[in-house]
Amino acid sequence: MLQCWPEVDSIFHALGDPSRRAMVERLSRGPASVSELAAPFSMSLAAVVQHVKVLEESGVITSQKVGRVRTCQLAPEGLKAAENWISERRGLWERRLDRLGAFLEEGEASAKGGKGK
Amino acid sequence: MLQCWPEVDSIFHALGDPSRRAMVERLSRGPASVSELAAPFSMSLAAVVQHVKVLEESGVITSQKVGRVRTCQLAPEGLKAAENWISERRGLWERRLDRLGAFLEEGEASAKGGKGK
DNA sequence: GAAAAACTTAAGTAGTAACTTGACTGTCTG
DNA sequence: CAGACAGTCAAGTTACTACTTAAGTTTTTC
Repeated sequence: MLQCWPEVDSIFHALGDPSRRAMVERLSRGPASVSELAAPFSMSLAAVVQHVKVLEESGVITSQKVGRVRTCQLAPEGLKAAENWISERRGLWERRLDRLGAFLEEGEASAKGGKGK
Repeated sequence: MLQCWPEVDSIFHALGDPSRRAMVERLSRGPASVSELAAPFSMSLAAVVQHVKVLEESGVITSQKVGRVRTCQLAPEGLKAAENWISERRGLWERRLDRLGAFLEEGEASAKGGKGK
């Protein structure tokens, strides 16, 4: 269950850019057209389209075009994959810390018991 | 509780690089020196040091130097911040989807009741 | 105390990624 | 159907980032 998500690479790359994260933020409040996504930015529409493409290819969003407007929305599974990657690494490490803590307490206890040194 | 984590930017930037994510992966299994982190890579030690610096400045890892060796370890709070950012956006969007689903079902029910059109 | 280990720092290079401009394609509106 | 709208495509430019090499520093080992 750990291991092998080929997508994770592209997802983290996608989320690595502040503009794209701002777009994700916007989309978390509801679907939006490309122009709507572009509105808060001072960059060209073409640049936004490129960001949208990166987000879509990584699986963080989906989009469909009806008429002349392309509507984007968040793809929860994409975000979930990144979230899982993080939480698994963090989990491994925190469990390790817990075991270490337990071990130290045990050691302390037996040191007391043995009246150490 | 939403809003304002100035660090989130640098954390996602740090996690955006595959080499750095591999280092996080390694560190999730336990602390390691810079040389140990470098071992799996074909890049120079200096390059690894730079990655370590990025990870540390973003708050994803901490490190301390004793003697001539610097030991690195994961900083769970850093990872947690990124994890929270993702899960909050995802949460917002999924709750939205749920409400929409409920609304559609309601609509369907009343359509049945009203013998629609 | 000389040599090696484990970084550290600085400067430079190469490749990539973000952004721009300009021309173009569909689609809607009056 | 003329014009505006919403987006797309293709180059080209700029800016950034990862990486290198080379010359330190500090600690450890023999």
